Amino acid sequence: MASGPDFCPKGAQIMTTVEDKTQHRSTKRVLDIFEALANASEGLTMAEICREVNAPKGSLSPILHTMADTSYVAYDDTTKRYSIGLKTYLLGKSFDRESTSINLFMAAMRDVTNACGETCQLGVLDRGRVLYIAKVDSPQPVRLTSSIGKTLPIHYTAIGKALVSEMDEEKVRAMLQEPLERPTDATVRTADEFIAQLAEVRNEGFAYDREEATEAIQCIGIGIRSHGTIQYGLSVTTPSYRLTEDKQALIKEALSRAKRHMERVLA
Amino acid sequence: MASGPDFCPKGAQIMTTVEDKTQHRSTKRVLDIFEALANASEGLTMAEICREVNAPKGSLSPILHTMADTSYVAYDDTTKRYSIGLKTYLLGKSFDRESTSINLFMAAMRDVTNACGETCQLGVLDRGRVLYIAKVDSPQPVRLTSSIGKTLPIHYTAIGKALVSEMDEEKVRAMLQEPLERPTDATVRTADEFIAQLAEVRNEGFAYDREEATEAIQCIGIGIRSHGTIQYGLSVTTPSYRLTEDKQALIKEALSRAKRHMERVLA
DNA sequence: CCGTGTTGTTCGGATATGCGAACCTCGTTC
DNA sequence: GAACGAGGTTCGCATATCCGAACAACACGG
Repeated sequence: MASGPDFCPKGAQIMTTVEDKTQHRSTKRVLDIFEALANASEGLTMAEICREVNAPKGSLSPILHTMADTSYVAYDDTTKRYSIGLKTYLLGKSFDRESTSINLFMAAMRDVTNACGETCQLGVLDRGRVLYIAKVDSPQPVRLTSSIGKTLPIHYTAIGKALVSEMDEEKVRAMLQEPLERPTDATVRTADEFIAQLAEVRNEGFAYDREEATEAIQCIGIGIRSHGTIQYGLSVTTPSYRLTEDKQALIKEALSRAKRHMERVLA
Repeated sequence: MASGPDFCPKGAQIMTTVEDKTQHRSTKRVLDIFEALANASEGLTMAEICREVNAPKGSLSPILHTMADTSYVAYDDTTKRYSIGLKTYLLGKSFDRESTSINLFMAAMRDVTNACGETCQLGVLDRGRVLYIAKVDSPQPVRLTSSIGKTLPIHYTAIGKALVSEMDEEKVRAMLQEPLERPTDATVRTADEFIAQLAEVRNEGFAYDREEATEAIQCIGIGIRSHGTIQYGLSVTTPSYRLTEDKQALIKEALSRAKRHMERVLA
C-alpha cells in the first residue's frame, strides 16, 4: 500500500484538522453530535450543530431524524432546538450500574472532600488531554464551573501531570500542542520545562498546578495505578489563600488514602 | 404506495421486522450498538453484537473502532468484549445537569418511597411502550430486577395505563400488538377490555396493575401532566400481601402529593 | 405585502459505505 | 502439529449516503 503521496483514504474530506484517520464517517458524526449537544446546555439548532460537526444540513437531517425518532435526542418543536434525549441519559445510567468502580471512586472522593473540605476531581487521559469524569464539590461557596465531560490540556493541570508522569518522554511530547497554551503567567512555557516537572512528580508522588490553570487557584494531584500503569488522576482544587502548610499536608494525606482505596478496588 | 411486492426502500436489508422506515442506517446501527451494550452488563463480543443488531462483522468493525477510539465504547483486550465507555457515561451526566427536572423528579420519588415504604418508578411513553426512566427502591428486601432503560407494553402496567388514559382510542389501539402478550392470568385479554379500563382510570385518577405483569405483585400509577397532556407516569409497586386498604390509601396520597410537586416543576 | 432570516427538505451526480466470503491470527484440542 | 473455532481484517463490487445548492415553509419587521 501507500503507493504514493496522493494516497488518501477518504478523498472527499477537506482535511482542515489532521485528526481524522480511518474513522467511520457516519459514526463519527453521530458521536460528534452527541458531544456537541452534551456541551450545549440549552440545546442547539440544526445550523449550530452543522457548524459544530462541520457538515452540511442536508447530511445531518436524516441522522438527526433517526436520533430523534429513537429518543436519543430530544427535539423541541417550539424552540427548534435539539438536545440530549432520554435514551442517552439511560445509556449513561447503565454504565454506572455495571461499572461499580465508578461508584466506589465516588465514595473515595467524598471522603477526600470531607477530610480536607475542598473540591475533588477525577480524570483520565483521553487523546492527549485530561478528561474530567467525576467531581465532588467542596462545601465552600461554589466557584469553578463544573467541567465534567470537558477536557483540558495535560500541561497545566495537576491531574494531567500525574497521568503522564510515568510515560515515555516521546509520547508525552506528542501530546503537547506547541506553542503551549498559557492561561496564566505561571503556566509552563516549553515542552522541556514540562518534561522536567514530570521527574519531580515521579520523585515526590504528587503533581502540582501552582496557579497554572487559573489565577489564585492551585491543585494537588496523584496518579491511580491499575494493572501497572497510571490510569486515573485524582486531584484536590483549592484557592491559594486557603492552602496553608497544614492544609497541604492534610490534602496529601487524604489523596494517599483515596489512592490506596481505589487501587485496592481496581485489583 | 405499495406499487408492487418488489418495492423496498432499503434494498439490501432482509426486512425481518417491519419497523424500519426511512431511518439512516449507519445512525441506527450506532444507536442499536449502544442499546445492545447497555443491556449487556458484562459486555459483548463482536459476534454477539452482530447478532443483536443483525449486521455482518465486516460492517460493524469500522463502526466499533470509531466508537472505541473516541472512548464511547470500551474494549477489553483480554476478554475481547465491548462495553459502554466513559464518554457515553458522561453524555448521560450532561443530561441531568441540564434537565433539572429529572433531579426534582427523583426527589419527589424519594418522598413517595419514604412515605409508603415501597418502590417507586417513573416512566414515559416510547414508541408505544412504557420506558422506565427512574426508580427509587423500597427499603424492603430487593426483588424485581432493575428495569431502568427497559420497556414494557402499556397494557399490563400501571404506568402504561396512566400514560395512555387520555389519548384517542385509535392511537391507543395502534400501540397494542395483538394478540396481547399475557404474562399472568390476570392480564387483560383484548383491546376492547383494555380501552374499557382506561375509562375507569380517567374516572378515578389512578391506574392499577392487579398482578397483571407479575404474580403476587401489584402497582398503582398516576399520570403526570405537562402542557396539558400526560407526559410521565409514576407508580408504586408492592407485593399483594402487603397491600392492605390502609396501605393503598397511603400510596394514593403519596402519589397525589408527588404529582402536585412534579407538575408544579413542569410549569 | 414584500424583504430577510430562519429551519428544514429535495435532488442528481459524486463517492463513501455495506455486504459477504475468503483470509489472517491466535489459542485449544486431540 | 493439524484441525478447529473465535475474534478480527481485507477486498471488489453493488448500492446507499453525502454534498451542495436550490427550494419550500414559516416567522418577523417594516
